[in-house]
Amino acid sequence: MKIATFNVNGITSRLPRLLEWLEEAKPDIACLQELKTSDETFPRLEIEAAGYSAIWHGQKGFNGVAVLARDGGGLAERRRGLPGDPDDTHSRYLEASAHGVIVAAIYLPNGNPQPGPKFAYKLAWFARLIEHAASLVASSEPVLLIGDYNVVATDGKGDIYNAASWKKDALLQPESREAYRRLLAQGWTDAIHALHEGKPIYTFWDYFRDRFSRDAGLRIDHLLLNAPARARLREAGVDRAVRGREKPSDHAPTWVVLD
DNA sequence: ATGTCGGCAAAATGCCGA
Repeated sequence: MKIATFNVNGITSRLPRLLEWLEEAKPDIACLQELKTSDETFPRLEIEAAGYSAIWHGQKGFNGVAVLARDGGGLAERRRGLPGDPDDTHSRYLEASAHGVIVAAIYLPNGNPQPGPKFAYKLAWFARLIEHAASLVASSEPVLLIGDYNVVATDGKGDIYNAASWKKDALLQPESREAYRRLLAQGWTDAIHALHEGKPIYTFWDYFRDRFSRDAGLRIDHLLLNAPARARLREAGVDRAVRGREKPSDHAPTWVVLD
């Protein structure tokens, strides 16, 4: 069973790339981020025609997450939005069950510029995620928290091509990294890290300055697995070629294969 | 500071978010 996450950076303009990737990669479950479209304008018919059921939490102009399940898979929504702040209007969290597993599509706030209110929001949102994740990690069912975490875990080459040029970015700040470590410490496994530690496996390449052709990337899309999911983990990878196509997202699909 | 995108308000570009 293949489970993937893909920050599409606008599902409307990315629809050809998304449908093409679904057709060739055939993930059983795909979590999408940055839909950048309202609930009413989500391309439901096109997704269904590709063989997927979907639930989505849209927002006009930015954010937005979705869970897609191939051939239905008994897709059922469990939660939209994180608990802990009724005033939070951002569409960044969608939790569902399908194909016998629980998945959450996560779009963690970017947090730039830092310091500032956007960085404070990032850390507050992260704290709410950690609080909620504590209730999921001990599940006897496989659980996967997957998406764009907007965190580069370390300065190592496995995580970023050149940390120095991103030193002041919100993605590399000690507070962002500490929150990510606290989440992992609950008992989650970072799948790419577990199977490919130290290797430069990036998931995002900025549109600026020809970063993809230089492989000047960052690993910020993460798949976190609880123990029952970890026990079934066989492969993990990134569909890099998708980033090199016409009118691509700045992220590539990132995935795991479970038994 | 800069570079490039997607999407918005609004009708061409300028702004925001990334």
